Amino acid sequence: MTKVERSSTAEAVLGILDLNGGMSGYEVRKFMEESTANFWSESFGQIYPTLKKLLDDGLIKTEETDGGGHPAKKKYRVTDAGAARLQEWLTIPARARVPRNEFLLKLFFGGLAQPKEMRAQVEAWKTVAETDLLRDEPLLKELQMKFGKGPGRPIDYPPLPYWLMTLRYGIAEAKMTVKWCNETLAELKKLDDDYVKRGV
Amino acid sequence: MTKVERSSTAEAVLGILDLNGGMSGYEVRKFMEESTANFWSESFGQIYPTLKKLLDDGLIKTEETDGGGHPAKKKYRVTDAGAARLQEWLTIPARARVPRNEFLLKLFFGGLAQPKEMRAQVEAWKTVAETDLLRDEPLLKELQMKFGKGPGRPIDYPPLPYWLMTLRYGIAEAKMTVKWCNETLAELKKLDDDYVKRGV
DNA sequence: ACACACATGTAATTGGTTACATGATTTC
DNA sequence: GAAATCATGTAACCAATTACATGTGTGT
Repeated sequence: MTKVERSSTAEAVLGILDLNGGMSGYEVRKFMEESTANFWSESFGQIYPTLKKLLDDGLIKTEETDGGGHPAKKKYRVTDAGAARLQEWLTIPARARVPRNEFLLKLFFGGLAQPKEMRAQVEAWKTVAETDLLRDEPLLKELQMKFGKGPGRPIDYPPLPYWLMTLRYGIAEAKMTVKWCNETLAELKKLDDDYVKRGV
Repeated sequence: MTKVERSSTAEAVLGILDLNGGMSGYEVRKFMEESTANFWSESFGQIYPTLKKLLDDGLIKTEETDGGGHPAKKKYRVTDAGAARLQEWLTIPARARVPRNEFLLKLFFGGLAQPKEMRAQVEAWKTVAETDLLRDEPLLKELQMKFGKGPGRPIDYPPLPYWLMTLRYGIAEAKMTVKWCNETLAELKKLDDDYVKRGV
């Protein structure tokens, strides 16, 4: 009867557009990959239809292209109605959906495989977290430098404090994951030893 | 051209059935809610069609119902082919998909709202993590007691070590979240003070 | 008598990725 | 002149939730 279960794709696009003034669909995606990749991403197959819908609903408007350049590059900007919609959405409590984690599912069934298989899975997972850290920790420092309260503070980008919060979340998560992986690998080693002992 | 992107619903059901012998669709779901709820869950709308497909593919077989009792209660058990399929799947490295986190998305756009709105969001998020801890920490202790190496070790449930690993992951994640929420709330408070000061 | 947990299944709808289709500009 | 990146869009397909439909057993 009632709709329920709406996704937040429209708001994600609207928000990026609001933060960064006039952007094309391509640029929205690129910005997401550089900033929200740890917790939100959209494919072009979602972005372009979403832009069309936002336009139809009057939440964004087109801007003139810069004439020369790439084919049919369209730029969008949020309208007052769009900004209002966004602000309203920000006050609604976020829904907590359990994300599916295929790695943890495999580990849960680990007793059905040989311990060394699971060690390989955990090692791979650890590598992913370490790679994230290698990208996010330098990024945090870079952004903090731009923002820094110190004397040479070059630019003032208001959304930055919030960007940093989400970035710190990603870093804390990755660190926690690496730590847990190490503990889990030690335990798997023990199980493996027991397994071999029993096997022989 | 190629299929790609398969989901792991079939393997999740197959794995639960393998761990716990004969189970009905309803029991599979119940077990998931008690054990994998932090990282995997399936709706009945997925489970029943999946069981049918696994049966068609010869990966599970039906067991006799216990006659009396509930209407048409069917029990399933994995076949040798099913166990082989599951073991093969366990050796394939888990795909790392970025889960969407609506809460972090809202926080990322926090500069577009009033600081106190975002504080409410973070408080709510913290409560979710605390609730998880309240459920998972006692569960961990309970399971460890059953498993315990000590003298009175009551039962030997082989998959338990792996269950504990995933449970410890959930606990570590929730603790990390609570800690991050506290730090973030402190920073939002500062931003809020600045906001009020500038506003007046 | 009513509610709640048990129990199975299908249909409608929504959400999302990947593949396809096309073409310009820049860089090596 | 080849490859990578920029750029927009549609179609096919897959995955998943929610709502619907139906009925039994148990506890209060």
